[in-house]
Amino acid sequence: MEKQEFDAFISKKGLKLTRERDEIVSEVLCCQGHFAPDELFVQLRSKGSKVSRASIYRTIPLLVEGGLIAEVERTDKHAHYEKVSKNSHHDHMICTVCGRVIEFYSKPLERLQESVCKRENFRGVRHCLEIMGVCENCDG
Amino acid sequence: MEKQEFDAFISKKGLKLTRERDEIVSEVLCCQGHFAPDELFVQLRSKGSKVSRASIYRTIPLLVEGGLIAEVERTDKHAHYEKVSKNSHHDHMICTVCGRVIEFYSKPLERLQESVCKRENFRGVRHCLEIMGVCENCDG
DNA sequence: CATATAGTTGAGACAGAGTCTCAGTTTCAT
DNA sequence: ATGAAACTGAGACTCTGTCTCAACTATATG
Repeated sequence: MEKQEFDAFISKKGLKLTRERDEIVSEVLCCQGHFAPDELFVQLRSKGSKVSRASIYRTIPLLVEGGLIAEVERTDKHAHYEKVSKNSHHDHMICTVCGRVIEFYSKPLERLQESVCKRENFRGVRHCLEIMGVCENCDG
Repeated sequence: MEKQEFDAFISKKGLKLTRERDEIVSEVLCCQGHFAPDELFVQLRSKGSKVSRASIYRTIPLLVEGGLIAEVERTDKHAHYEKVSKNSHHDHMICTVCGRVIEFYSKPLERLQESVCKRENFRGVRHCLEIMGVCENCDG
């Protein structure tokens, strides 16, 4: 079903329907849950596809643009550090224009998160909240 | 001040106080804000230090363990994706035991974030909240 | 149907972040 | 002073992702 929509999207953009794109879209549509590009690559290869990693990486932005998948921002690797100070825990607002990092802390926000965890019977240990946007200096 | 504490920590662990660790600690203590390991490397080198990237990476966990710095989880690269569904925006709880990803959405939480942004004159565009912990299946 | 052409492909080089090994060096307890 | 244990830098390696390039293919047109 959704596959037709993607094909239409591809055609409308003046792009071509290739076997590789076909295989990638089918795989994405049939599998559940989150996935990383390389997992998709390994899965397709294990099913006999000859698709290349380059094509996976080239197709993913099309899938996002076409609305079939969304990027999930995950806090993986690429570590950053900061000096430990008195006010230990805080979250961040990050200005996408100038890169400024604003640290903030909100007790109500923390409490609300705890109650959401309780609702899901999840024992939260730590969290990471990042709000991306534009800071007052850059928001002319 | 804090440097002495780190030296004591190192000694107590039966590790050795080397020039390299010294240079790294001093640099971390004197510079402000967030930093990535490689930035630290470049900074030290630019000051004439002969320290290697390997030593930076080896020392950082000690600084974290010693409580001088903390890891700031940043949503950088290493993309993950998910199929788009009806209920578009949601945040995640991630079980650190089994890896399960629980999607959740809380209107009050979203609203509270908006008001925090307003307080900082920050125009939030999108955010990413991840709560790490243990899910009910794994929390025996 | 032939064909031109613009888009697409895989291989592999490259880049950045991080890990690991190893031989040589340094710290520090004795 | 000395020797064992810890530490070091260089560089190989891995993993994720990007880019180039020559060969290939989908598709619109004649």
